[in-house]
Amino acid sequence: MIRVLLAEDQGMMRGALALLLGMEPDIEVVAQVGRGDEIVDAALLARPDVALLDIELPGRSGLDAAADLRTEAPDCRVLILTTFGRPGYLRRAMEAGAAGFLVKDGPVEELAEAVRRALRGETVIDPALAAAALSAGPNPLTGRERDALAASVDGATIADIAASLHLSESTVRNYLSSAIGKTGTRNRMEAVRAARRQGWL
Amino acid sequence: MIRVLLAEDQGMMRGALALLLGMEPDIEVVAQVGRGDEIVDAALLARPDVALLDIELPGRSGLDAAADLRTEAPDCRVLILTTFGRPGYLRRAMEAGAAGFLVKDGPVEELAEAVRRALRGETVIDPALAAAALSAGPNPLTGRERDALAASVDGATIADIAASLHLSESTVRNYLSSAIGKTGTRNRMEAVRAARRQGWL
DNA sequence: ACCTGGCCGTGACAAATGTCCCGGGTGCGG
DNA sequence: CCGCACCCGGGACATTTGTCACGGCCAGGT
Repeated sequence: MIRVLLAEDQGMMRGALALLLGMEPDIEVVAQVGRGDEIVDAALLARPDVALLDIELPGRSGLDAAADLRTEAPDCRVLILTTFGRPGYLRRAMEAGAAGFLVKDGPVEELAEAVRRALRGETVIDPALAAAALSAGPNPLTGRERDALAASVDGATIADIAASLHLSESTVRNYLSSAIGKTGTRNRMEAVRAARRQGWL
Repeated sequence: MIRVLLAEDQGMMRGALALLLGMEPDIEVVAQVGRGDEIVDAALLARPDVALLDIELPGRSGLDAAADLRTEAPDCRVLILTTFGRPGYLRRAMEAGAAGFLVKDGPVEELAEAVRRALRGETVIDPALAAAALSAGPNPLTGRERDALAASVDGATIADIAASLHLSESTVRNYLSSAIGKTGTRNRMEAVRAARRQGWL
């Protein structure tokens, strides 16, 4: 029996996937969590063979948790399952040592098969997505540029961002201007969207 | 057998829900679509008893489709199934004649039971959500204010919005300023987020 | 030792944005 | 008929935002 941990925030999705995987004769869902900061604890307790992680979770990113599992539970293979096939997400997933990357589009049949292939040591990635990730190149934003962009979601003003990062307003403006230039956009909002689409957030 | 139509854009979610509902002895999924503009056609063809619709779909909103089903297929009960329990969504769903409103959190067990209750003529709504929708009051934005806000997502400039709405830049600024005032926010971005959270978009 | 690149800041400037006036037109209900 | 709300626009103004040029600090590699 393949022991699977499931991390997904939407209750209905989580329950549905658990039932689906449980119907497979060789698969057993041994843990379910709805928050990113519960993943490592649950994995240490349930000792799964495969961890199926969403990226955008409350509390902690699934990507961060994946990196931790690499050291805390080295014999657990990690599959990333996410809504958005963003190049930067795929790149970060691979760097975090994930064994595969699935998008929530695509048929359900993929899922159980991906779990089996991950356990066999194969790497499972959508080829088109891999090409996009490669052609997009790495994240050109520096750490602070990323911070400033991330802090500017949901309409924060320059003063807000400066306060939350403990920086001068001038500095924040410089970082944002630089980020706008690197993303080839015209203002903060476009830069945020562009960076998100690439998975650079 | 209860005949169900399923409209949901995420392939994995759609497939999982279809399999789940299909396992119920008294439920049969007779149609699945991934786009909003295919709902009415599919319903006329498959004659479902219950239509389970996501709101945010490519091509057409599930709420718009629900309103059409009211006249095109009057004996088909509509259940809205959505990620976000936004008060405005619930309000619009009720106005479109929906028989129920489910959020994708919450356990899977709710789902089949909601389908049965809808068919029995009951209205199925989360009480807490209903209270929030009532206390929030109706949408205070005028049509044009909504248009201007909606056109200002993803970082369009005033000039872009004016062009896309065939208006003067002054007019657009006035609408946006008014929308910012009504939402109690400080700028476009915050106004957009506030309006979205309320389901006013 | 030198150069590079990230980090942090300043000052000045143009452009975009938000606010507050004002005007006119329309349609709807009292 | 009148008031009212929505629609559309203009002008003036303060504020915010984005850009550019310039400094300094520090760590890294050559």
